[in-house]
Amino acid sequence: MKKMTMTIGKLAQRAGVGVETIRFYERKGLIETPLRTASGYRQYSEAVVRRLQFIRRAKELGFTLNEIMELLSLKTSAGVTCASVKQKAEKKIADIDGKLRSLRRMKRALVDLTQTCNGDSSLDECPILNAMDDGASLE
Amino acid sequence: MKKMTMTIGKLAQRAGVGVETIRFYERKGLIETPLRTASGYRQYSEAVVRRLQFIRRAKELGFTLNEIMELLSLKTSAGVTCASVKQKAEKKIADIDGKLRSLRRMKRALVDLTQTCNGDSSLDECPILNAMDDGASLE
DNA sequence: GTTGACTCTGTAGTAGGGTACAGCCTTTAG
DNA sequence: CTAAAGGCTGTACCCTACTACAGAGTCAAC
Repeated sequence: MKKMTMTIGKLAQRAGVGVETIRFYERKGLIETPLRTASGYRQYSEAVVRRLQFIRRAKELGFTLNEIMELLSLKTSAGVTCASVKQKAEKKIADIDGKLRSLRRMKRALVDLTQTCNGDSSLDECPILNAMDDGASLE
Repeated sequence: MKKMTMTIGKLAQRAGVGVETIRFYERKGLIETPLRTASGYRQYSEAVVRRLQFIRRAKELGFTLNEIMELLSLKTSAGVTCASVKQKAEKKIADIDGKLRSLRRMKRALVDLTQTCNGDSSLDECPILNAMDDGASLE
């Protein structure tokens, strides 16, 4: 029966997020509205620490808050299998692949430009600026 | 002496951007404030078409509008060499490398998770949700 | 000379993910 | 008992890069 509760400040500290962030997540529906003390202070259990850590890790994996909300709602829906979670993760992998492709394309173009630039030219002859002035589009 | 001018709509069409975007760029200082007709219409020269295309290409290379503003101000600063442009491009390449590393890390973690998931488990045993619940941080 | 397409200014909204007060109330330490 | 630290609500603001009006004036075609 050690059902200890903590205030929002302690929760913030335990979960490694800011106090305002917790209230923001509550408004967004990412964490349930907590019980209050007689004076109106929010009371949190250990479970909320874990939920905030879940949110943090999912963010590190590249999920947006909306996507995290979907993952959380899956957890509490009856009759949903692990497959729907896997499907979301796979979609996320595809998103990441898209971003990777785009960044690699940018990098290749920039590397090409810096390699043709000796750094000594006057600005008029700067191959980087000239390429952006009239070079072909990346598309 | 064929110094033709065009209205903002024509410029938008020529440069492949929206009319509102041009006014937005003007407020931001990315393009100079244009001359006006007697009735207050903005008048643009060909040079502005090229400047807008420069902005578009620099955006494709991953520069933000603030960074583009710096590039443009370099162009008009006296005594600045091509080296400072090259330096900015190299910094941008380093930024991109950072993003690539982070995305690859995310992807690796997600791929690992989806591979340990058969898709048939009940949600309680879902390896993806469990990993986010109590798995190690990505850091 | 009227219609319709443009243009003008200024303000507000979008998404995403928070952060920062102001002005008040409660709790805790000394 | 008092003062500091922490909590409450509500609203406004940050960034990025636009986009979308409203309401008014202007230009070109027929």
